[in-house]
Amino acid sequence: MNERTETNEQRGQERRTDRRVSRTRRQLRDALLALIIEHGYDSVTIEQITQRADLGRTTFYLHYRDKEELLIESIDSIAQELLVQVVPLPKPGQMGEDDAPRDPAQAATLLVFRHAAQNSLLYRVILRGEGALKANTRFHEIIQSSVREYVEELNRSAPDFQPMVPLEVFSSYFAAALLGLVTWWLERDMPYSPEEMSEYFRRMFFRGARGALIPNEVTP
Amino acid sequence: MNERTETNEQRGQERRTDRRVSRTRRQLRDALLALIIEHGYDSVTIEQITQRADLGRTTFYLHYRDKEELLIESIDSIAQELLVQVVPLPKPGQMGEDDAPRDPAQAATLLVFRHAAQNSLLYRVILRGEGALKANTRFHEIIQSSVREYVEELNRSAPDFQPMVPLEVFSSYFAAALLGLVTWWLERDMPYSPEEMSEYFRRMFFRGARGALIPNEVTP
DNA sequence: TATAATAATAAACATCATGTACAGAATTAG
DNA sequence: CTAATTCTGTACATGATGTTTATTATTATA
Repeated sequence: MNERTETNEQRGQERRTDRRVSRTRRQLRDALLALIIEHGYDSVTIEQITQRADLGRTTFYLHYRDKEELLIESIDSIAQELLVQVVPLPKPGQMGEDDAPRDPAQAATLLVFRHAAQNSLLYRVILRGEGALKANTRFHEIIQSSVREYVEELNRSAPDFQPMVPLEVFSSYFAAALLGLVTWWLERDMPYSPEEMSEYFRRMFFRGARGALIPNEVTP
Repeated sequence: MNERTETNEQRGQERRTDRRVSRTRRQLRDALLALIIEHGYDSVTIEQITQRADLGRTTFYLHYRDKEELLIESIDSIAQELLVQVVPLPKPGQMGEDDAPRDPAQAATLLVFRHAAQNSLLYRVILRGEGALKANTRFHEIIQSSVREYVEELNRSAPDFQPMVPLEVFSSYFAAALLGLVTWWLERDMPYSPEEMSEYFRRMFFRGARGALIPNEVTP
């Protein structure tokens, strides 16, 4: 039959081969992120974006329906940047049994704090700024699903073990706690190093409030 | 110059005695909250607000500079409603030593889940919706400062005790974890009761990840 | 209750960002 | 090379914002 539908039928996917398109979209993303840092998300106007990107205003609407659609794509590009660092981490090991610093979960939180520090200006505006809706949700989802996979991996190695908290609740709690702590930390101009923050997080999350507040608890 | 558009609130101290003023402001608040539930925050227009409140559009600007100023006041009125329930709770007792269900901290989180359930429609839109910026920040502040006072009270009864995590970090962590869990819970249409959620939160927060996932941990 | 002060109102107005339409210029892919 | 596409500028309609002004309505209080 038609084995040569390649040229026209795959346009939906291959449309972005056109250099102009990918270049334009990248310019728009960069312009938006830069403007968000400078003026915050809400006050940024489409004209400013296209002006910064050195493009005509009409061109914007050839690619995105509105400012928010561009924001989502931009956030995803940042989140993806973080995710590719986290994913290659080693598999579970044995979380819960011990909280050794080599725990991959611990390493992952450190990566999060570091990535936030590297992009602190953007993170700040994005996490508590006007675009917070999309950014928080997106990051939350990413972190949550990572934790979910992580714990499910744990479950496979101990099949008949029954968590005392629903997995969804657990992973959502983790994501919210971590993201919230990152946000607070950035707003205070990062008063501690990523390593310290990661360590504090470990104490609170893995050992709980008792472990975090009381120094001399008897470790079982 | 334009720092204070001088709405007529900062003049005398008791200038709000005029019935017309308090009535108008209350009408505007109610209208906004209702419209937020119906259409979300962003799309609500000043004209809709005043129309719903049965007021002239110009009247709005006699009281608030813009939609956001009204939003903040409205959120505060909700947060205040929650706070007055939390404050009269008994003093510390001994948190950390035991996690008995009568712990006032535990009781407070239960109140939060209950209040969220009672105002679930509003909470949903406000916490993850477009107005999330202000709402989250405000609630976060309130919860955080409550925890802070609580722990400082603890400190007074054991003066030479040195927490292993800075108090600010600890209280911020608590606020973020609780708020995040509430948000997740509302978005999922409250799949568990407030009592269950409060209990899950207790396990994760007080006992930590090990206590939350592993059932048979040896309790010291 | 009378009256001065204050608040609410409608109408008109200027401003600004948005989103769309269109026709021509520029660039790209094949 | 050339046909397809992408980009561009201009123009226009729309809708919300925030202000101004003159007038009416309500309130506090003496």
